[in-house]
Amino acid sequence: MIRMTEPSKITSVPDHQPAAGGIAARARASVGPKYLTGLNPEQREAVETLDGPVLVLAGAGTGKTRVLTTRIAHILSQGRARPAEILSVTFTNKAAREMKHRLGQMLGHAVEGMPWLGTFHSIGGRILRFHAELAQLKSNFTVLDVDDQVRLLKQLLQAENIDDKRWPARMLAGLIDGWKNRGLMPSQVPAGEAAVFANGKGGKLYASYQERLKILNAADFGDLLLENIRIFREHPDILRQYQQRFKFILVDEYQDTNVAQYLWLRLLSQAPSPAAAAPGAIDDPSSDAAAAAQALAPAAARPKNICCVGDDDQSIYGWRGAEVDNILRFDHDFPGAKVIRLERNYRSTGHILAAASHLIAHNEGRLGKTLRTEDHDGEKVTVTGSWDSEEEARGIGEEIEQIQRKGEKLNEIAILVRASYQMREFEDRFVTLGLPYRVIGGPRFYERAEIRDALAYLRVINSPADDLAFERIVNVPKRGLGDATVQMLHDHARKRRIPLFEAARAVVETDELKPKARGSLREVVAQFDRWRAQREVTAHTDLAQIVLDESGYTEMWQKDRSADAAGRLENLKELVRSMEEFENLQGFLEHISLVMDRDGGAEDDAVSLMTLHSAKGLEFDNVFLPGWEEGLFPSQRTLDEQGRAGLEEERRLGHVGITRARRRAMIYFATNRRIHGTWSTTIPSRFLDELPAANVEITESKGGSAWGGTGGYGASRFDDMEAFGSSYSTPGWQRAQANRNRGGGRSGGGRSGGFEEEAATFSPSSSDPDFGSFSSRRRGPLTIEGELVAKSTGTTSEFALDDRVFHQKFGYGRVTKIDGNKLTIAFDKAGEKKVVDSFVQRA
DNA sequence: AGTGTAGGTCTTGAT
DNA sequence: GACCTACACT
Repeated sequence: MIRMTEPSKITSVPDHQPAAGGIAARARASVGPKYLTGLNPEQREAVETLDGPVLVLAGAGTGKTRVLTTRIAHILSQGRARPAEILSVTFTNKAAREMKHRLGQMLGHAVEGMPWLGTFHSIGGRILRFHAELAQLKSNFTVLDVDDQVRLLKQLLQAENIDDKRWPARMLAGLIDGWKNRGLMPSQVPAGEAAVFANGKGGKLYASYQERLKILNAADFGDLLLENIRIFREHPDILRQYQQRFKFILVDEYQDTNVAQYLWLRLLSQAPSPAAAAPGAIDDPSSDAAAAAQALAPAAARPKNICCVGDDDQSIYGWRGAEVDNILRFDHDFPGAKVIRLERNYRSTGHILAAASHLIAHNEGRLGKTLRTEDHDGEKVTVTGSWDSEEEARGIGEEIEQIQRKGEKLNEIAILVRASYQMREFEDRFVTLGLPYRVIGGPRFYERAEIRDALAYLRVINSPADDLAFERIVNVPKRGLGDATVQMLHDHARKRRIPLFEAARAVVETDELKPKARGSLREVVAQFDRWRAQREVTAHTDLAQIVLDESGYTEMWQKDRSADAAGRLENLKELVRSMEEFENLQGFLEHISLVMDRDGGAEDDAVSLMTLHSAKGLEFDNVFLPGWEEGLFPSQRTLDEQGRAGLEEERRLGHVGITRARRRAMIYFATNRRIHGTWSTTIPSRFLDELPAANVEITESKGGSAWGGTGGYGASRFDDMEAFGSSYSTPGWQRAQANRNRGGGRSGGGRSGGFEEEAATFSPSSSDPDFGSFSSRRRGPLTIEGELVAKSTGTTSEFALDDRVFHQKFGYGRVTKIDGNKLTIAFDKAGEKKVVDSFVQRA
């Protein structure tokens, strides 16, 4: 037990958070332990409420991580638990690392003793290794990534004679992943769902996939939790052991948990009861989260000290299984839960916060928080229209240069896009400008071919049954062991029910192979035998180097004259170097399969370019938000697939984007954008209309002179700006705002929010045909539950072949092809173009 | 076995 | 328009 008799061991971390909370709080703080200094009253409550379930609703920039880490420090210093008795889970390795780091600053070395601080998967994996045999695995099982998964499924599909074209392995992988996310074993998948794949074979394929995994001594990501849940259910004694061990549970980003993670937490968070009421109460999770919750709900066990931190307004991962419901339902699941709201924002200025809050207020399914700041209003959020995406990139580039001239750091500038294909235009622009930039979240280190190859070698050494790894490298570098040979090994292996590697060992003793192939295969087998023997006596880093050299793998890239070969060799070196941190090969492989680190480490001053998703948790002084157009943001596909829920998630994404900014948030939209190669005209995002006029400034792009050079488009752009600007001053818009503020946006009589009214006021006043279509596209059968959900595809075109048409930009032309609402038109002057039908009119 | 080309796709992406 | 995959060709 660590009773902190020496307060000096826990030092408060200097924080840029301004001292808040008034005199009373400060007076109290000065009495309490040092690490509590500087916490505001809500934060302090979240830290000090140790007993019973606690939900901390932590809005953006309210000091969430600080609360979590301080809470751990508090538990330790109060002597309530030892480091090894605290279970602390995060989603990403990055978040786990951050917590370890912050804790290290507070506690010194005590962090070393926190073996249960990590991601859901790393902790699940750790537990599974202890009980591997209960899942028909060995403790050295391999963790498969998505690629391995897909290849394995492909094999199963082939074996079942299922057309891989009609029923792609990727799709099945997605289904299985979805089931696992929802905590469903093969037998529990609802029949209707299992049937959607390959005419009813989906469920059976899932079952045989699971069987194959056991044979390969492998688990996929989903299994790391699912097998935990299974073991906990089937072995109450083991569950009890963990329940007793974990005196405190802390969960980060609770709004991102999926059903499986939820079940896992529920099991672990129940007070250990010798009567074992638990397993009975926690049987079948149904397919549906709410029902699953009910199965577990309040009933028997008294939940213990679990503290979940999250923000329903930042739930942006619904598409990969996250259940916002988990957080919305918390006090139902954990009766007597204390809910603490952190609403003091220490990051952004008043205008930025107001804009973000007003936007997110349009969502209905939320717990409701109001972010406040004591900061000054600062600059208004700007909204800037551009003619096309190129001009948008140019404008942002110039703005960045201006910021730079003011002496600000590029590190404090970020561009947050909705979709990664938007990035290229910015990269192009920055290269021409010579502006240093970095892309966050590009291709992952571990996904690179050379890294996967190298790991495959190590995996085969570590686990000879790892057929997927063996198959990957058996002919890399080229050894003359092609498909035919591999197919033969497969047959052999299947017949005798042995791994491919053993099949290879047997086959080289026969004369079934041509002498050449037989020779190389024998060499491969001999090499692996040798490496495995060396493993006992050689440091794992040296072994890795030896393997890469002796296998000819390094040489393969040295001989390669392509541009990226040097980089790949560099990556391999980096891989070997990174192994040093681990005790042995097993530990390294475990880590690498769960981790996706890739930080090049270059900490130069550069602009950051990333997606909105990967920006969560980050903050910058200046944030650019380009591409706020219908179809792109909110994304048409999300709307089509998820309807209202999708729209709300997109809106949360916008909220996340704006709240990344400390001092300046700059939103952009373009009138024309290239989508899948063809230019299309777009309309401004509805989210722009949802921003509060008082905190937003409509601007012409800075450095107006730059437009001059482009020539030709000046007039129409000006029209656009006028039209757009007017949307903030029309009576319709203002009335719409008033409506929203009063009644949450849904006024009776089938009118949908303020949109239609706005559009109606809008279009007659505009002579621009684009805006005429703007209103017409926003009318009609576009509403779900009385609210607008955009729709742009699927409508049959009202045009016919050979129709004579007029387009604002391209002039007169003739329709040559019709594809839904997309027309191919041979223009008299501009040549053949594809355009959306709503942007042309009959001539 | 390795290369060339046609066809399909084209959010977001942790573990 | 670009990239990846799968098949066909040599």
